Amino acid sequence: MIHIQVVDTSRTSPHCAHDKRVSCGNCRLNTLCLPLSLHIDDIDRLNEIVQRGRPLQKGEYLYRANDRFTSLFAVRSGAVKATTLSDNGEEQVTGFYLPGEVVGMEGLAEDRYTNSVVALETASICEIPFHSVEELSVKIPSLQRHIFQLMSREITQDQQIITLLSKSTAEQRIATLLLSISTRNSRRHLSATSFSLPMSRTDIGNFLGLTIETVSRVFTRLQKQGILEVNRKDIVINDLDELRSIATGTE
Amino acid sequence: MIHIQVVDTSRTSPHCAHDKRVSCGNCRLNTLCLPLSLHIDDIDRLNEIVQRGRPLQKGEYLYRANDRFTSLFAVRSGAVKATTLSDNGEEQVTGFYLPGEVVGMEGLAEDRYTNSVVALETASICEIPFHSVEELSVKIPSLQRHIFQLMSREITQDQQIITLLSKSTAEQRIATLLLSISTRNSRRHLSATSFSLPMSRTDIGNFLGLTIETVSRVFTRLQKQGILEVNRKDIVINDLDELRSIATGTE
DNA sequence: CGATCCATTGAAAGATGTCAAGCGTAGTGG
DNA sequence: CCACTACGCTTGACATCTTTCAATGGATCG
Repeated sequence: MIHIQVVDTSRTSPHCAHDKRVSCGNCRLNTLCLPLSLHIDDIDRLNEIVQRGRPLQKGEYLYRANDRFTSLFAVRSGAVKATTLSDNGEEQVTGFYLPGEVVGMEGLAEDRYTNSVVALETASICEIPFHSVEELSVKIPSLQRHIFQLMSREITQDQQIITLLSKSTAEQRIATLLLSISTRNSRRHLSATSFSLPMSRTDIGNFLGLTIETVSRVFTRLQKQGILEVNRKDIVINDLDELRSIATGTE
Repeated sequence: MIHIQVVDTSRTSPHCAHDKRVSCGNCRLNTLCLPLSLHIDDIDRLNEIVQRGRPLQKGEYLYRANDRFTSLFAVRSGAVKATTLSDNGEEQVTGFYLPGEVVGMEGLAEDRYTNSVVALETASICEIPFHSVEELSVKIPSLQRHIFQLMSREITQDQQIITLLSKSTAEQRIATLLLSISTRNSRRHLSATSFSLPMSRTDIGNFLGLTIETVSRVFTRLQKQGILEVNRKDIVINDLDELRSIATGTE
């Protein structure tokens, strides 16, 4: 949906995607944040409402549960995880967010965030104040629709996770997560078969409703079958098709 | 968020909540559909865009997965369930919707519904075409915010379900579901401790990621502990506090 | 080099699933 | 009106998967 850039006026060369001065208009990720195309002037207007992005170090919080809701955040580089507290006070990872993806939408309902979002590695973030989105949405109907769609997509994704947790074995869950990361990488024109996991085994287990021991054992098993190569956080998928059939349970 | 009434001009007495001619303005459920209050004229405008509601019989579909997205639907009476297909083709119940609650928001993302929604018992539904919502949202900023909040609420609820499925035992899941229904009933000024479940054991198990045998055993166990009385679909909660501590795992 | 954190591995226990049988209620047809 | 059937629900015995507990290995950092 909205992709907001960190704008640093102290630098030059505005057309390099890595440059902090890059605008939403020439950001490499804008097809992800803005799945439907806006007019050039609308993108410029978006640019204007973007607040200064702040690079987060690993472990730093973007926001915490119960903080007042102010903004949506687009991940520009790095990765973050969202967590919420369960009834008994345990932490539950509700999602991992990679470059081009947007967090914070859960905060609207009660005007406070229900999740905490923390950097899994150094991450630069584009922040867009929601009141600006609301104002701009009234002027740009297609932007309003983008926001609706962005939230709707979050709903469908959460429902897919519900299905995953409700129906699947440990192997299916992990295969599905790996495929999800693989797909999201290839959308960003990165390798679909070779990548580094930004999250720990603990995070994976927490997210997938498994213990870290089970996560570890599944990785080992998939490696012994020759489907994966696992070296700490580095993953190489040797047999994408086989991983898919494990994920769907079609064996 | 939006509560839309079935309008039947052939009848009279517009102020009775059971009457089909009742308007959004005097519907008993409007504090649920419209969590924030709109101005009187805005509510009238809402009324105008509402399309004729259709009463569904048990087993009838409101819409099916892959149908083109057109509308949001508010449940006025009865109950429906939403289901989606998992990767391997199995059905997954993603939610139960009671009077005052809204379904269909997941359809926006891809302009097609990803869920199917079917009546669990005779249900009357208020339908609001989404293009009308979009147009009206531009004129009524608070309506735009209502829709955003409604979708955000669906996100937080789905994330709570994720937490439930990821972390909880069979007893916790069922206790939580019962408490959820209890709470939603009391919001509608119905009994929080004595009600009839609209869904089958199969649906409960499917939703909670359990087999029907496990669901049945948990009901039996809770009954033997004196916390519940279970008679097919009829539930009486004898010890709400104890049920709460089971749900949270605080025992 | 030692301490610490994260990950892996093994053995045993526990929870839920599977398979199978039986029960009750509701609906159907004689 | 009764018997029969079908369906949903319950219950038991056993199998399976994941967790729990415990120990070890390896990498990173001071």
